[in-house]
Amino acid sequence: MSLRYAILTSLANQPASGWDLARHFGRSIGFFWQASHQQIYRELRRLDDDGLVRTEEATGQRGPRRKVYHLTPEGREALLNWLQTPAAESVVRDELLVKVFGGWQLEPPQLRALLDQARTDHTDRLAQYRELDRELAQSTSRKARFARLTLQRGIFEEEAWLKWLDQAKAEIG
Amino acid sequence: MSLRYAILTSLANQPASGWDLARHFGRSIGFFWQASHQQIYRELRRLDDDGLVRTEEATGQRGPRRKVYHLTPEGREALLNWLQTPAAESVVRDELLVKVFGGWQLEPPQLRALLDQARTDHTDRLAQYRELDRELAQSTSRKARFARLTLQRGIFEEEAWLKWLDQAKAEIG
DNA sequence: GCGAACTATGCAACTTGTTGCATAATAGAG
DNA sequence: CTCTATTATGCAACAAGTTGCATAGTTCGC
Repeated sequence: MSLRYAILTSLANQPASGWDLARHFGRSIGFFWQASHQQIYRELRRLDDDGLVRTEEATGQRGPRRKVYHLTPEGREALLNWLQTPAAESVVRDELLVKVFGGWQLEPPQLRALLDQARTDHTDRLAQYRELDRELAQSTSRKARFARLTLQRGIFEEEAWLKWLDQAKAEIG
Repeated sequence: MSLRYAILTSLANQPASGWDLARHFGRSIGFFWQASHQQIYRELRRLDDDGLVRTEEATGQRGPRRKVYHLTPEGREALLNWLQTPAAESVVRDELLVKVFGGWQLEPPQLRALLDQARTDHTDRLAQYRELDRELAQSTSRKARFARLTLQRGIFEEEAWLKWLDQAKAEIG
């Protein structure tokens, strides 16, 4: 059910179309709750059915017609209720670690290739987080402070990955 | 498709029944690839259909009949092929971070409750990882070395969480 | 011998997430 | 004027994951 609330959270920040949300899920909120545009459009329809959002045809834009969604009072209330309930422990599903767990069956060069690839991925992500953090640092709004707090978590996460990858590489020689 | 290979990885360590695997997915390999017993039984049937595992009725045990699965040569080959392909970047879906992202709508005490809950969860997990690491430290086998390497990742992960949670709590006052 | 706890396997229904494709309006390059 | 890229919404089919329940043998205490 969390996709529903991730969307409501994003719409509480500002009203948006499905397209906008899909882009948003590729950048900010999407760093810790990923969703494809198909998932988003489907969920938006359900949210509309349930009366938690309403839509208006956007006027005076270029490009095809777009539907801009915004929270209804019921939507805002549902979001606030959800925000106050304890968060479920996150489910980890990490392919690399399964491979390392089975790594006793591989030769060192094959292992190194796995770790090097991961190192590139995590270095890129870290750079992306830091870049976005610099942008957000411009703003002093309350919203931006909380966005930066979640970004900081992403930064710690990637730093921890790099630390482990270096140790793992040292250990397998 | 990774559940399939997580199961094969576990069976490469040692043959096991669905029940054994379900327990295993609650402890070691399950720390980074979670699966319920229903998922496991369903996937085992498919693996059998595809000829990657075979089963024998276990003899001379207590409890109801159990089917013990082991890799076929095809299964071992499929696993080795998979191990050598680059790992997909893991998908993050973390409820707590969505809530913190929307945290500008909450009062400090509500935020603190969220973070405190998470702190308890992560402290517990860290203790669990460390405990299991001490157990594994007894063994010097190649398999155990790789298992410990993945555990080390879990330990770094939880340490990073605690570091962030402390910083976040300090920041929201 | 009875009931509770534990071991063990599995079905059915549902929700969530993925993949591939279809459609259409507009802007800009050539 | 046509072709391509971009914006924008959506369907259909499928795969993966969750929830709730059913079944049954074994062990152990009473």
